Amino acid sequence: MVSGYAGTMADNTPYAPRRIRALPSWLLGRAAARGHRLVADALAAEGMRMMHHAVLSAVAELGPVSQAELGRTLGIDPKDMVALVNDLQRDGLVTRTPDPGDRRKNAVEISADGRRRLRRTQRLGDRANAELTAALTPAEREQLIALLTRIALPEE
Amino acid sequence: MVSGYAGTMADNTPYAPRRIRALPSWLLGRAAARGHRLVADALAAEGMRMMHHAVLSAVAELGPVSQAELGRTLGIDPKDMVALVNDLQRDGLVTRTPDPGDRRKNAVEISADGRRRLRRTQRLGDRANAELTAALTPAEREQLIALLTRIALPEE
DNA sequence: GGATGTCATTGGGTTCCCCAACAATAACCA
DNA sequence: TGGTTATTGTTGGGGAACCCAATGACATCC
Repeated sequence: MVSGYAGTMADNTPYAPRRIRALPSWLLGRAAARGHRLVADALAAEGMRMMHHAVLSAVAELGPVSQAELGRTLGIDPKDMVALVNDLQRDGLVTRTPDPGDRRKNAVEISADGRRRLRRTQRLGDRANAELTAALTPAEREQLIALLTRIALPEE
Repeated sequence: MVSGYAGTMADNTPYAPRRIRALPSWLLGRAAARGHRLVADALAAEGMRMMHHAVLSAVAELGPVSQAELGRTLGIDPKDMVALVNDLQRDGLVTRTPDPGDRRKNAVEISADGRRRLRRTQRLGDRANAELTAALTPAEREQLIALLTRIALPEE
């Protein structure tokens, strides 16, 4: 260890950029990245991505629903929604039929296979979230959820 | 409103996918996205992105530091770090000189212009974070920071 | 002094995000 | 009624953050 500057003393510096790490936006980004990694890795076992699972879950809850409505409730871009529903339809997890009442819309509905798949991906997602919040007590986890809910809404 | 399915009843449905929205990973993603949007929009006034500000702030705190060390403390990929330091150097905010003690390393150091820029971007970042957590009391904000800190760490 | 590791850099790749356009269709309203 | 306005699904282009692998120059370890 010849050089005199801090960069070579990685191991004993407590934790470097305090200013940045104290910002909620930074911490949120880091925590979200870890959560995404955990969930994505878990869902990869079923060949799905996080957004696939989110859409499938939303379709199950909303019943027959248009893609635009899905995009609105999940905050997904219409462009990406097309690809996601394409994937789910190709795998037989949802059906995409023309809405008889509004010929612009697709009525996206979950299939029997979709329900079976959803049960598994929900288990995987829940387990990943348990790991994500493993350092927290159940009460703290609820606290976190409550706080996040209040700052997550974009507007409205 | 002719169609009978839920997709056309966007306005009165309370809030759709409860199952998804209750997951910490989902809430974290949404909250992080909003935080990123707020900070990014604020920093755009100075022609900088969030990662530029993070690196600049870290360089200011760590003194002359190698890119690898910066990447480690901030969780930034070496590939992206090259581009970020390129940008900061091009704008005269940091200097990149060969480390005399270790010729593999670049000693990245903040410049006078960098310090001036950092003061402004810190103000902008703090203001964006205040807006992000505007719905929270100061105590709740501290609570959130504490909880996030405990789940944000990847491993180690 | 030879194996092993690190540093900066280049390259390739994915996911998610955002904006703009389009034709078809629906809703609005004068 | 008819003409404007809005919405829907789709295609297109592009950016930002992430991840993995490889390279040559250089340090470190044994």
